[in-house]
Amino acid sequence: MKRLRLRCEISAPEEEALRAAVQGPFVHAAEQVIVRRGERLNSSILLLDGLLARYKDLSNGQRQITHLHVPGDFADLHGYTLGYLDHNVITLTPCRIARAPHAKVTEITGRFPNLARAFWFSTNLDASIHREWEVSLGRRNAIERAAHLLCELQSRLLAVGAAEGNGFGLPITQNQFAECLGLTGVHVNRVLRELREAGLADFRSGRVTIHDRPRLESLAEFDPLYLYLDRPAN
Amino acid sequence: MKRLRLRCEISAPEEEALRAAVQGPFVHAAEQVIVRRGERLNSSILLLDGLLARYKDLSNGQRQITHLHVPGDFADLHGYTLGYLDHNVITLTPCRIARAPHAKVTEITGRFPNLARAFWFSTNLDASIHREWEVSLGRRNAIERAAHLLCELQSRLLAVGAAEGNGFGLPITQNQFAECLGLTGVHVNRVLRELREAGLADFRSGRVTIHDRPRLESLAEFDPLYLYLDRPAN
DNA sequence: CGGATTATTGATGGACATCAATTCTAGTGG
DNA sequence: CCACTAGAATTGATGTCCATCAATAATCCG
Repeated sequence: MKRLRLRCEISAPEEEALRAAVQGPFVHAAEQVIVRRGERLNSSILLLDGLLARYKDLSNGQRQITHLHVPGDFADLHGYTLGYLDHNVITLTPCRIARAPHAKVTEITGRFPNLARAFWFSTNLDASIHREWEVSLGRRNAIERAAHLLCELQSRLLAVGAAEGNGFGLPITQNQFAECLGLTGVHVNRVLRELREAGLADFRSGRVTIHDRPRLESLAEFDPLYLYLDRPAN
Repeated sequence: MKRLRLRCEISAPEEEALRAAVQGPFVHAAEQVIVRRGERLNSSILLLDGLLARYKDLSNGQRQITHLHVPGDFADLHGYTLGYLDHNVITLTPCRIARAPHAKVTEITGRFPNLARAFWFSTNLDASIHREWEVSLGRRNAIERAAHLLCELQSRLLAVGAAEGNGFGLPITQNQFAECLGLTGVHVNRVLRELREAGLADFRSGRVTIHDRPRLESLAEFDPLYLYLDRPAN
């Protein structure tokens, strides 16, 4: 909960209302589908700890992860207005979550318009990240995509206090990483080696170490504007 | 304005409030950047006629279009909570737009919570389309991407009454189409020829004709669920 | 009608996929 | 504590899809 506040300048009473509205925490093992495409939703998930992914499957067995969620994210708040999701949500690691029943969301956003704005902002931020991923998937080559995602994750994790020093935990497989990047695991492996050998970054056994952030950003053409870390209008 | 109502089940007084809130219409020529990345926003654009694109440029001159807007879309409503955009918005064709000052948005959403939900829904729908584009860009090959986008555009245009019969106007260049798909204009040209010769669809001189929608959908693995055309919870 | 943009087609090259081993690692049970 | 095993990572060889380069044809527009 602390993390949500950090991102969104919520007042004390607002935070209290939110805290009172959510249920949990609940824990889930890794690799559990916790929201299914098309299924009607009555509550939304606040990720407290761990990593979640939104993804879509194709008939040939390929998968595209469309978003990674870090602690503090409202993972499927968009389901509140959409009614159901167009994608699945899966735990990539063991996760601790809280649930906000939609009835409570209606209630507290009615009581605190500022909270409604913060929630809306949160879904708009997700969309902004989607757009940057579209740019990566459409126009960046493999090494640039990998570099860009590493930059993004470090920035987002630092913003919520879930990264320390020049590294962060990323306990996912290279295949899952590849599913974010629209690449194969094999090629991601080669590209990670390149990044390592160039002294830019090291992603190995569930942990990322950024050795040269400036050059990594430059390689990826990373510009954090799309993360709205300066706390926008509210 | 009629088109917004079609998508969102707004009541008569709500529609009236919205109509009273917006300024315009204004007209813009084609190829005009009408919202600039990073620039602080005081109003949001409702597209009445024409086509708008959200896009990002890369330093090597490449461009990725991240979203196409059709009439009835609120093109940069997300700027209301974000404060500024992470991308530019450009007119692809001559456009007629209305502008909703953010102060008015605040006012009418305060007065009509249902309208606030409808606005929030609208930005969440944009995000859903972003996700489907991520899937295309990450996992579909060139012909599938083209087929998918043609299916999407026909569905969206039909939904707002801007398509007739088995075709619709799409007065953009093959290069702009390619910028949506993460491809080059040259390759899009070849792929469009394939679609034409297979008797699936014809995109030629600013007009799309869908000859075999079922096979086009099947080729693209198009599933309209992500467009939320069934009018979701509100 | 002339100039520019757009579309079209061919030839070549490169980035990433695919296929296929092999090695490494972590978890399990004896 | 150590074989055993399954998944994950790594590396090599080959193939393919799309980019790039280049030229010509078509179309648009003042």
